[in-house]
Order: sequence, then structure tokens, then C-alpha cells
Amino acid sequence: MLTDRQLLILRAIIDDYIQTAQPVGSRTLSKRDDLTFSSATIRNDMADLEDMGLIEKPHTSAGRIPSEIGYRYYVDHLVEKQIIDERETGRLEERLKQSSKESEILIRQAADLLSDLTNYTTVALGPNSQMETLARVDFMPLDERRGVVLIVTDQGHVEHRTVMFESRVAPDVIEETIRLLNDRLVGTSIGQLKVRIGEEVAKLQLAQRQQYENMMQLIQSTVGIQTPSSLYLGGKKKIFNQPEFQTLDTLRPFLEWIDEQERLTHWLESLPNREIYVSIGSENGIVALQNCSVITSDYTLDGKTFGTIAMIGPTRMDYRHGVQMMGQIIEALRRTKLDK
Amino acid sequence: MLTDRQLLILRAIIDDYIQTAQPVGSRTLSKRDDLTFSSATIRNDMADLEDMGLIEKPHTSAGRIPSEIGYRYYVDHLVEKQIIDERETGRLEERLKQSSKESEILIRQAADLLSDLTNYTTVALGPNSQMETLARVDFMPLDERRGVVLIVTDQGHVEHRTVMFESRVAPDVIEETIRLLNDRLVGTSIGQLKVRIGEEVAKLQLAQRQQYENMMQLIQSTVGIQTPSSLYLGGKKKIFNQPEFQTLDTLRPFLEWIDEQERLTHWLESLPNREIYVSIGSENGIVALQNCSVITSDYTLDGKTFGTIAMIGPTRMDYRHGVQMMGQIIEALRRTKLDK
DNA sequence: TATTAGCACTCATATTTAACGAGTGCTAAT
DNA sequence: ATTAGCACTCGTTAAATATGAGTGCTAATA
Repeated sequence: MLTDRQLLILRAIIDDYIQTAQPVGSRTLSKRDDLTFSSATIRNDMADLEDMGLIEKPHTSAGRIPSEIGYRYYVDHLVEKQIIDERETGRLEERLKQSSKESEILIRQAADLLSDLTNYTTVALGPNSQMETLARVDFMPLDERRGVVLIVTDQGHVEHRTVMFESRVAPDVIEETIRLLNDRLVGTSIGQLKVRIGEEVAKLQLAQRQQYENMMQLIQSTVGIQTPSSLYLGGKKKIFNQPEFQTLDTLRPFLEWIDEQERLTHWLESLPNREIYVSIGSENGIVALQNCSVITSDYTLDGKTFGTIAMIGPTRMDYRHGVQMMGQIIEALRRTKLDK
Repeated sequence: MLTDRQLLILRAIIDDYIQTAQPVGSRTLSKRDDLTFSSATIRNDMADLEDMGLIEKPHTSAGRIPSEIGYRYYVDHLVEKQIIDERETGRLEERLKQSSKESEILIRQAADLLSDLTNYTTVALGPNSQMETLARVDFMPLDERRGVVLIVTDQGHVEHRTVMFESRVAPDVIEETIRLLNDRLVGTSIGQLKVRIGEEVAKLQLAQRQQYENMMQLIQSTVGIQTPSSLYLGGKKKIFNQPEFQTLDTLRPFLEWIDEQERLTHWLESLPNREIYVSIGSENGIVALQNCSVITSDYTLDGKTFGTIAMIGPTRMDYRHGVQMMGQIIEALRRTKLDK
């Protein structure tokens, strides 16, 4: 167990290191107003903290830096649970409102805002349309051989796909196909749509099948194309300002990783958390993010579960401020009304 | 005017430097099979070439490197006009075909292909929908207060926008509005659509105006949102392998610049060229691309003018190969048929 | 018993110095 | 006109040295 003084020292080391990115020495600490002990005393406590694995030294004659365990302790015990600052949240909400009431734009704006607030790179993932369900299918002919299939989801999202027929299709066949699809498929999740259409085709009577099979398979094939969840990166440049990313060895893996949209999306979708969660250094298990910490949270927009937002910075990130800002942003998003 | 030998030497210097990224010395050159002169002779010619501004030395005791003027001379006089290699073009065409027949995906694929072929970063810009013209407007109600506006262009592209009414609108008013818009606006370029709708509203009779103004203004406001031309970056990572981008000073401006999608789009759209064009070093006028050269070309897909594709590498890029590959790709694209 | 002053020791970093060698420009010989 | 020869330049590398921040330990102090 840690003594009060050790706690004070640990906290001071981390706070200082977060600010300066430099190993912290005992003399520097003893000069702080909140540490009234001599450097020798502090050295003794530091040795203990090091034995406990909370801090470490890069080399003999350097000061100490927090270890991952140290950061973990700091985040779990020394970062107060988020207190929503009403004034600040209101201001954020205001800024979000200004931009637009379209969800896509709102999310981008939120990511940018969070990045500006913290100076870290952010990633925002929109709703995964695979999870939404079909509210309605419709068809609009363009010319003899082409038309647009419209898919409307329960969340009010609309997708369109142009389809082309092999040969001319009678209007009433089209009409009937659409009626059929609406009758039987409303409520199906978008992700399952393809499979379900296949099932419906199988169920058709022989007579019907000749008529509708072609058309339905056509729709099936276009519907099957996954619409990837919308992903937005905020403040990618911010990484260039971080002292730990001033060499190619550290910068390159990060940039290469962050640019892989697909992998990024999967990663965000795989995160199990609902509320704000902090992953420190190697905890996240991603080699390219070894020296990074991530604050993630699911967010809701207009009351509905919507997506995931993440903040990525060096392990030496300002956890207190980061958690605070993340809380403010998701609260502001929660309060924001969408029109639809 | 250059003597034959000087020409030979200039070419050798540039070829060598392009490959090694190291200043080329007279002794190295004299050992080449195609240069039979002594190093002293070569030195004399090098001095002349330097006087003419075609090559320069980083410092006294280094070899020579090409100057921008040298590269320009090389590109203009020493890079043979592209000869389409039928076999190779066929192979590229094949690979393009495989991926998809959708233009969006084809363009991505082309950018990736070109990047893999050359090991440089590529940018492909899709068609600018602002230039296409309206072929048809349609409307599909979703519920009492919402509906989807469909916009079809002459090129067969479809866009949709969800609109929301302040209050319930009678179906026949909607129908009539759409008829009106179709009657009067078909053929208008998408970019002008917003202005043109405004003009039409102004022309309405007082009686009509009450009915349609709201609806038309609603459509106007949603139509006004610019759909940016689709932009695709291929092989962004490639830059990390270039020796001239191994320091943050050079890498950072490049990456920051390339990540600004909007600026990039404008830049590509502003390029006046139709056929393959090479811009060397500072010629492009972009500070962040001081040390880069760019090979750009407009391309056609399925015979129609479509967009612009660019290849960005260090000034010391393999112009011959780059121009060659660019030629192959745009030829392959030209031959690729789209279904629509 | 807990704290602090004092001091020898460690080790990354910065500075200096010297050696190296690739490449040049010039001159004189071919 | 070409080439061999040679003194000279200057960036790069390596070794030698100095600097100083910070530590751990011991002994003195409250």
C-alpha cells in the first residue's frame, strides 16, 4: 500500500512528466510547492515506487518516468470521475448545433472539436448500418433497362443503388416484386438482407419464380455490397507536435496504422465498452499503438445509440483532461437533437 | 548547345542519380560501359554542364546532382514519347476489369495499380459532378413530412437527399413541383442548379408561388450542398521508402499537404492539362511539394472524359518509367468499358 | 525513527579533435 | 583534344574528453 507521501510523489511525477515529456528528478520535485520534503526523502520514496513497478528510469542518471502500471494506477485512483461542467458542455452543444443537424456532419464536427480541445488525434465511427433494419424498399425506373433501388432504414437512413436489367422488365412485375419485398422483409437487419432475399426466392412458387427470381436476385446482389460505417479522423496532424513522435521509427507505424480505414473501423467496432474507457500503452494490444493510449467511448446522438469515438495520444497523455473532454463531448452529443 | 558527349554524360548523371539518390562523381561515370572517356574528360564536361545550370554540386567534394533545369532538359529531350506496350496495357486492362465495372471502384483500382507499378503516391480524381447536367429529378415520399429527392445526371449518376417539410404537403403539389422542375431544369449543370431553381421561383405567378415556393426552396437548399468530386489516394505509404523523405522536415509538409483533401481536389481541378504533363520540383508552385515532381494526366473512362490522375514522387523520380506507366494506365482506362 | 545533508558514482549528451576519403580543379604531359 | 597526376576541399566518421543531471548510500540531525 502506498503512503500519502508516495501517492503525492507519484502524482507529481506523472503530472510533471505529462507536461514536460522529460524524466523527473528528485530535486525538481522537491522544489514544487506541494512537495515540502527534501530531495533525499523523495529519492527514497521514488526507490520504493520503482520497486512497486509504478515508475522506472530510462537509465541510471536520468529522473523517473511513469511505467504503464503507474499510469494505470493514476487513471484508476488519481483521475476523479468526470464532473460535467454545465457551462462548458452547453458551449460545446452550441458549437455542434451551429454546424448542421445532419448526423454525418455532426459527427465530424464532434471529432474535430474533441481533437482541438485536447490536441490529440480522434476517430469517430458513425452508426453501423448493418445493425439497422429495413423500413422500406422502393424502386424508381430511370429508363427501360435501369432503375434505382431505394432502401430506407428504421433510423431514417436512405441508401440507393442503380441496377441494370438484362432485358426489359414489365412495370407490374417490378411493382409486385417490390410489394413482395416490403411485405416480407421489413424489420430485417440490413446485414442479413442478402441472406433473407435468398430465402424468399427459395420460397417462391414455381410460377412466380420465373417472373420474380431475376429481379430479386438483381436487387440481392446490389444490396449485398456493404456500406462501410462512416469513419472520420480528426486532427491527424496533431501527432506531429508530440515529442515522442519526432522520429520516423515511432511516427511511421502510427501513421500507417491510422491510415488503414478498414482495420481502424474493425478495431473500433470490436471495442466492447459502453462508457468511457482508457487503454494504456501496450494494453490495447496493437503493435503500432504500443506507445499510445486511447480513450474510447460509445456515444449517443439524440438519445439513440450511435457509434464510437476515440482519442489517441502518446502514453504520456493528459488523462485527466482527456477523460474530462471526452465526457463533455459525449454529453453534448447526447443532448443534441437531430431533425429527421 | 550541348555536344554529344555532354548529352551522354548528363543523361548518365541523371539516370545514375535517380537510381542511387547519391551525387555522382566523375570516376563513377568513367567506369560505366557507355562512357569510354577518362574521369578528367568527364570532369571538364561536368564543369561545362554546371556552367549551363544543368547540374550542381551539393558541396565542393561531392559529385554532381541534376538541377531542376537539368531534369527539365532530361524530361523534354531525353525521355522518349510514350510507346504503348500492347501486352502490358492489355494486362493492366485485365486487372482493372477484374475488380469491378463501377467507376468509383475502377478509379481506386487504377490509382492503386499505378502506385504499385511506380512506387510513388498517386491521386485520382473522379468526375466533377458539378459539370454534369440534370437528366431528371424525382421524389419519393417516406412519410407525411419527409421524402427523398433523387437527382439523376446525364452521365447516369444518381444522388439522393432526404428533405423534411415544415408541415404536411399535398401529394399533388409535390407532383406538380417535380413536373415543373423537370420541365424547366433538365440540361442544367449540377453546379448551377441552385441558382437556376432560384430563378424559376422568381418567375412563378403569384398564385403558384404560394404553393410551390416552399417546396422548391427546400429542394434548392438540399441540392446546393456540393458533392465533392470523389478523390482517392493510392499508396500513401510509399513516401516512407523514399530516401529524401527520411526526415521530419521533408516528410511532415508532404503528409500534411496530401491529407488536405479539399485543397488537393482544387489543385487537381485547377490543372489545365489534357495529356500527360510533368511538373518538376518548384515548378508546381506548392511549397510543400518543393522537392517533389508530379506527373498528371486527364483520363477518360469508356471514352468519356472523366477526371484527373496524378503521380507524386521526389524530384529525383524515375520520369521515364513514370511517364511510361502513366501512359499505360490512362490507355487501359480509356479502353475499359463501363456498364451503365 | 524519520528526515536530510553530503558525496562518490553513473551514464547520456555535447564538444573537440583527428583521421579519412570521395571528389574536384588545375597543370602539364601525351 | 584528351588524359594522368596531384594538391586541395569538405562532409563524414570515430575516438577522446568534458559536462552535468540524477542517483544510491552513509552519516548526521531532529
